[in-house]
Amino acid sequence: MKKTCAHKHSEKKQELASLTGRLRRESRKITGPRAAILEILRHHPHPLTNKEIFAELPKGECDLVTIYRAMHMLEKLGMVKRFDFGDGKARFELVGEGDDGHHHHLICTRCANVVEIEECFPEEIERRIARANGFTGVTHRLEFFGLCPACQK
Amino acid sequence: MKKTCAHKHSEKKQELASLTGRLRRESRKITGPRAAILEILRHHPHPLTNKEIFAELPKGECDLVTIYRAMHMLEKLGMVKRFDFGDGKARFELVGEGDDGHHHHLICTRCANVVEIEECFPEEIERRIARANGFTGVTHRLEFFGLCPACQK
DNA sequence: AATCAGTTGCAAACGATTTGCATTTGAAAT
DNA sequence: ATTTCAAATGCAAATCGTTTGCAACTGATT
Repeated sequence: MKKTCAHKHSEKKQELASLTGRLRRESRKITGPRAAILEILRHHPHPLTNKEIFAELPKGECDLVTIYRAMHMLEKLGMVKRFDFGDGKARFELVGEGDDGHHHHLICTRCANVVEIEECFPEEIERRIARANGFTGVTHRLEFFGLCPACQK
Repeated sequence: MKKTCAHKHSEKKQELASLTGRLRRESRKITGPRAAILEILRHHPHPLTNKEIFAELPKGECDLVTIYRAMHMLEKLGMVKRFDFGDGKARFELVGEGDDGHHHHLICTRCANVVEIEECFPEEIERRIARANGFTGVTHRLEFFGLCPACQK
């Protein structure tokens, strides 16, 4: 869990004040549940499912439904990014201001261990694909799967 | 085994006999529902959801549940490949013998139009990612999204 | 034609997510 | 500090895709 990298994912711990400020600017209320949720996201380096967030919350702090609604709102405001690891559960990660949060993961298919990946699909190939098919505004969803070191024995 | 056409996705219409042969070899029964399902997949160039297959089937030909079970079985036999467009529904495409079916799609976010893509994530980058993190057996899930020509106006 | 594992239909169960609605609550206005 | 009201929450119930239990059925081999 120790990360000593100087990459863009290392400065993920945004100030809580910055987060609530973003909410306020959009005339969203800073409620107990929301503060608690942001606090949890702030301290997690990898995408979390709604249930995982719920589990981290002090019991009774808020309803699961409230988390679903909060994540929708945060996603619409661009404060969290939704990821799909293909297991039927949405996962969310906090996104820095100005950042669009676009990046990928390497997931262990045995233990679900997650690694954030710097690499991305080559832009010029994506452009070629878009042009070749007449599409505009093309992006991609990309995740890697494999066996992590600990699960290989 | 070699194809006359250079476009790999164009020779998707496998002989029904070849398909039933694969089933027989695995001591699976060729039933009415299965033949009908294969027949539908055979004539579709893009991944279909279970419901879409169900809808194409003559009414009462078979139960939705039977399709779910058939797709599981076909997937285990490697006869179909499962795709995930991120909308919470599994999609399946027939896979040619010997092929692993690995490829990607470009999907219109407005009309859901689908285009099969030849390009793939560069192998050497994937290898680098695997090595850098000590993972083995690394693959990826990759889909592109954008606005198709017809939806841009 | 008999046999039996593999299949199917139907109902019910499930897990993730969404929605309706009455109640509560931030935070702006007074 | 009190009022005020749109925004937010909790709880129950609904949806949606998918899975499972089980009794009845059927294709393929004997």
